Amino acid sequence: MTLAHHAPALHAPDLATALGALRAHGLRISASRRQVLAALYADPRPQTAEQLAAGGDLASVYRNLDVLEGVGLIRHVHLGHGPGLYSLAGREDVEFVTCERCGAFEAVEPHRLDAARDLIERELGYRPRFTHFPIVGVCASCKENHAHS
Amino acid sequence: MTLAHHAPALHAPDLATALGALRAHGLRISASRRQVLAALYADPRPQTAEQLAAGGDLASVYRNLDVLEGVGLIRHVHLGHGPGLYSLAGREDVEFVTCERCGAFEAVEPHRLDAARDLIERELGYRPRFTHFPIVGVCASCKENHAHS
DNA sequence: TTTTTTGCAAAACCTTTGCAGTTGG
DNA sequence: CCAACTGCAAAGGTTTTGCAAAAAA
Repeated sequence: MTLAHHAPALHAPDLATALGALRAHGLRISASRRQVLAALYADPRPQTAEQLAAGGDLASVYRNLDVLEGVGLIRHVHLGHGPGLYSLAGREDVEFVTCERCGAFEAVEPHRLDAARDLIERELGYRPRFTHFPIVGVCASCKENHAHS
Repeated sequence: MTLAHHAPALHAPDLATALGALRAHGLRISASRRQVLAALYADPRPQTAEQLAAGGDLASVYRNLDVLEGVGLIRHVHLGHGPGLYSLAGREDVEFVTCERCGAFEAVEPHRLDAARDLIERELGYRPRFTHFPIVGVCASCKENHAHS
């Protein structure tokens, strides 16, 4: 059981380009696909399948999220025990950090983690990407709000 | 929705000590609890609730995993899309790294990540622990076996 | 027209909950 | 004895699948 289908990211700057990419892959442009992509372009925050469905059929949405992820246009992250969250693939894939106390999360530009990435790769032999599972830690405000547990 | 109940780890070196800790917390020692703890002491690898149930009732096992985690005797990690994996709480909680290509995973002694932890804390303000979600990356053998995706 | 995609319904999978009965202390 | 715990059965939340009908190209 590996983690991601791991298609290389395919960054499309706008909806029209994304739809073009779909066609280029021999895929069709259905209402459900257009809706999901439109919702993703309309709001950059990671969204659940249910949010992206916007009332439409969830099964189709899950199938399409799978297709879009296979093409590389989108990806998903698990920030906690809830449903997965989907977002557009960027030119460079954004990474995530979340607080184990309060649940807050932030997107992080990859370059900010490059030094840590190198350190970890040297120590463990694994080159890490915090795109599918976030870095989990204690945020600054939770650290001060109560010093322990 | 936060991540862990986050009881401080309560390291018990052997089964008898763990059972004593339960009693000390006013909790009873039932067959299900004894079975779960025995299985955890018998095999250090993170195990699913189903494995720990060993044919017994799963609902009781999940309830007991919750209790044991609340006391701090055990904890769980999510290595991928499958069920959570439970293991004994160590004196220092082991962290995890997993390969996004082949699914392999390894336990990592926390001190090996301290330098990276400090770097990340300085950069992001979050002090990370890779105990609940692993570090996800590409392992050495997958890196060489085929150079890209 | 033909192949892809959909919508619905149902199932699969992991986990939680309600409740009457059992049991540990 | 009696509160804590169990086993069963049922439900909850997320994701997947089967299939006949609809629609994209």
